[in-house]
Amino acid sequence: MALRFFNTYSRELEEFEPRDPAARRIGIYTCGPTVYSRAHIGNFRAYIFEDLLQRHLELRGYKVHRVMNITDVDDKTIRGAREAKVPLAKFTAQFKEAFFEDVEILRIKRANEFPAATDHRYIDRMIQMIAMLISRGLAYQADDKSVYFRINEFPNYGKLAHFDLAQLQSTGRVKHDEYDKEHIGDFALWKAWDEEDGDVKWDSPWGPGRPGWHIECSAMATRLLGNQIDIHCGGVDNIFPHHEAEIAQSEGVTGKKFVRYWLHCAHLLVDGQKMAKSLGNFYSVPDILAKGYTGRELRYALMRVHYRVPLNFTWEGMNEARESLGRIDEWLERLQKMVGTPRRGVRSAQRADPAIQFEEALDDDLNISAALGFLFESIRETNRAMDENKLDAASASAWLDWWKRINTVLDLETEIEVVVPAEVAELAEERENARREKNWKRSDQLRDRISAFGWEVRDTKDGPKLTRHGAASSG
RNA sequence: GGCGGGGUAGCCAAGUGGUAAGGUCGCGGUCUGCAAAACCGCUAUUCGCGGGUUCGAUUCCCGCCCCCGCCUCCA
Repeated sequence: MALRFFNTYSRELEEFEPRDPAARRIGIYTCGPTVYSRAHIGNFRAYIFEDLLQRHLELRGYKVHRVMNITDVDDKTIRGAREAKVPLAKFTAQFKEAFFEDVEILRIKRANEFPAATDHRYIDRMIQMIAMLISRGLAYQADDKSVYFRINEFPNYGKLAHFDLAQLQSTGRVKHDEYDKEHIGDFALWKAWDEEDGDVKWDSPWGPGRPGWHIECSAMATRLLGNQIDIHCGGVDNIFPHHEAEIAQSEGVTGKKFVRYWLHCAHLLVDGQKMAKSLGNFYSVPDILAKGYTGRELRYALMRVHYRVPLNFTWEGMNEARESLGRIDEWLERLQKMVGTPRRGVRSAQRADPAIQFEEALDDDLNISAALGFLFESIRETNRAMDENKLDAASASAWLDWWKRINTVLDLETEIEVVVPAEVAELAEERENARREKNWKRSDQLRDRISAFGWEVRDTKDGPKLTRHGAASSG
């Protein structure tokens, strides 16, 4: 099956054809965080979706160059810095750092570049683009000294969101105090400095000020990825006005179609509601870790639902994620053991037939739910074969190779070597002795003591096996 | 009001014009000293509601209801 994605622009599933099919190199631009506070798990749902996208494209042989911007200057960052009484750069640095910590915890592949809005290279580029837009009549400086994009001069404005410009005038939420603008929908390219901005300002042909939010992405995207990019992603809430504005600015400057495929991810809900601090359902990655869950468990929980479907985050869902991952872990361990110590008496070697359906499901607009369905079906089938002693080492090895391949996309394997504390190991040994003497009472007491250390002992054919209990498990 | 996304078992969630993947939870069984893990079985005559098309619709069409999002700087 050909690779296809749902393009927000056409609202249709489209076969993916990169700009340069021969080179198999593709450029992806993803809207990153605004570093005014710690990012929440809803933000990370989007980043995990983008991670899945990148990894699957790479599995399919594409060489992906991905850019994710960091917005480190806007109203909120300026306000935050002012309230904290620290320079803007210092204020945002802590959240940049936190962002990268969380990215690591969630095993999100780092973008090739993380341009920051305050980097002078991009400020220069933004100024250059704004000047060009003015010279083409697509932008103007208003009486308030700010520069605005003239949406009436860009006929395609509204095409991505499927908005009718006339409609914009009738919404109640538009601020009517912005009388300086020609059209209520005109958006700021350059915001003139005012007192509240303090020392946050850059010189420009239109006086001191700072860039508008939208122009930053156009500048970075076109500078780092060229005039046309293959895929541009973000959350659905970015469709309007942000991405609409990006199209207007970029195409207004380059005259070329800016983005071939627009992919947008649905929101994360918490307990069926939008995340909000006032509702007490607002979580960051450390909040989840504090509840005893691991990064990979959260990764799984955020990844397992198709990106265009709203995902409802619940603690029950986190437990499901943990159990499902445990199932994968057990399966892998069993296969590894089979490869390591081939048993005699294995009869007909069941031909390992690692399912291509997994990858084909992902080809279909990243249908991760279907892909995981195939994974778990495969797990049950191979487990059954192993139970019946019908899987040989070669087949087990083939399944492991398959896992290794799909895990380049999932990245869900436990990574931390489990180290059993000496005291737990001792107790386990004592318990084995008791069991050999058929002293079941003592054996069960020892199991309880082991349990008190947070470990669980299981008696297998190959002897006792120690695993960490639920929340405390590593990796 | 406009534009989107969604409504499938207790919960999460695929999917198809021909009679419902998978995960999780629960129950029963095999295995086990007992457990655990694994496996087997059971758990939606039914896919928000009402019409229509069809031999047949959860899937297509029409109408309606509910939830969520966007409508100027929230992923």
